[in-house]
Amino acid sequence: MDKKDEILKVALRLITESGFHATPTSKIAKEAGVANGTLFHYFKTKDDLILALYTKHQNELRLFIDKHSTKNNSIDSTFHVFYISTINWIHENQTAFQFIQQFHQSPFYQLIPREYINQNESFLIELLQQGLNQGAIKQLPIELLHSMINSHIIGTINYLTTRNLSLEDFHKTTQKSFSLLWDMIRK
Amino acid sequence: MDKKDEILKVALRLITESGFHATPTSKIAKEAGVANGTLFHYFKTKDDLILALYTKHQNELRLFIDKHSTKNNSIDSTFHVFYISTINWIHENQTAFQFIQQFHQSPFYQLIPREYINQNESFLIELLQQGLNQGAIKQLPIELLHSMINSHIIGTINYLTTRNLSLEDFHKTTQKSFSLLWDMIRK
DNA sequence: GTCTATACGTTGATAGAC
DNA sequence: GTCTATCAACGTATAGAC
Repeated sequence: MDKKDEILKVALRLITESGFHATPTSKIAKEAGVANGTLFHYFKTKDDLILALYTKHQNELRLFIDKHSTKNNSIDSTFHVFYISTINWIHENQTAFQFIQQFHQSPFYQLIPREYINQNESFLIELLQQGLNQGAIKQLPIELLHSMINSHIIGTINYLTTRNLSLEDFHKTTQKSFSLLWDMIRK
Repeated sequence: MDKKDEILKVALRLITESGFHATPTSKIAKEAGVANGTLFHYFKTKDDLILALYTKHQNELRLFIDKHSTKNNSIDSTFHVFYISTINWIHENQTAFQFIQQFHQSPFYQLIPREYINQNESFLIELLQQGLNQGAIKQLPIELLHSMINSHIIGTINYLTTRNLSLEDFHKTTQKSFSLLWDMIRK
């Protein structure tokens, strides 16, 4: 792995553990096995590093969802696949997801252009639009539904990650959780 | 208002805006209209200030819920009152709630004793236990239900606060959101 | 590209007068 | 209790050699 990736990898872990400002660049450089100056060769400022970290993992999540979700099936099946694959990615990338959440609650988030956010949300938004058109889900503002689904996923993840479930129980819980979601939004 | 409260009030605002570490004690003191040394007279360290801020508002929320929720009515009615009053408190105390969320995601949270957390969650946990006993809600692990309800509330708040709704629409949305929650957990 | 050395501002916290 | 003055430590970022 080259030095740039190593810096990003270490930064993700340390920042998620301690927060943006409590994580000095010196510590990141040290644990990544590079000199302090090297970090600033790859990232002009510390803020640049944080923004790069965000877009990197956000892109990975979006690509994963796009790759695993097809829109050819029925609405409820598409929803199901979307839900499961999102949970799976988050579970495999817990630190990255924690970082994304931290980032969303920080002032940095205001620096992200609206178009970029829209792009990341587009899959779910279009799916909801389709569901509304077909009368499969409750007639409510699409942003409300979107917000409820996002927080539902976060709640499920919070539950899953604070326990140490067997793989079987993990899948069972994920399925039950999806049922809850579907009971909530279906007409 | 005495100086201690003024410090807490300003700290809440500044820390919520910029985060724990990005908010210097000097700035808090300045905006609170006190000298730097005065802040450290009331709070031994900066961490002490942050912990005091957390327990203060967390206590206020708990007292508010205890005060407005009665357990004498039917389960669904008690749930409804709990939900509405929680949303109302959060809406009236958005900054405090944002701070609490920030705090929960920070390493500080590990410093909070488990008993204190249990105490704050006790109302909802007991309510869920009662609902399970009566067969009113789905037979699922109580922690899963608890987690789903918490995140549901956060999702609703996120939606409500990013829009500028009239008081009427605000209440309508809150009611609809509760219906969604109830559809999700009821048997 | 990578390193060492260092400049420079900022911050949390203390001491001591009033 | 409140203030002023001050310090030691730390953190970001740069300069320049290799």
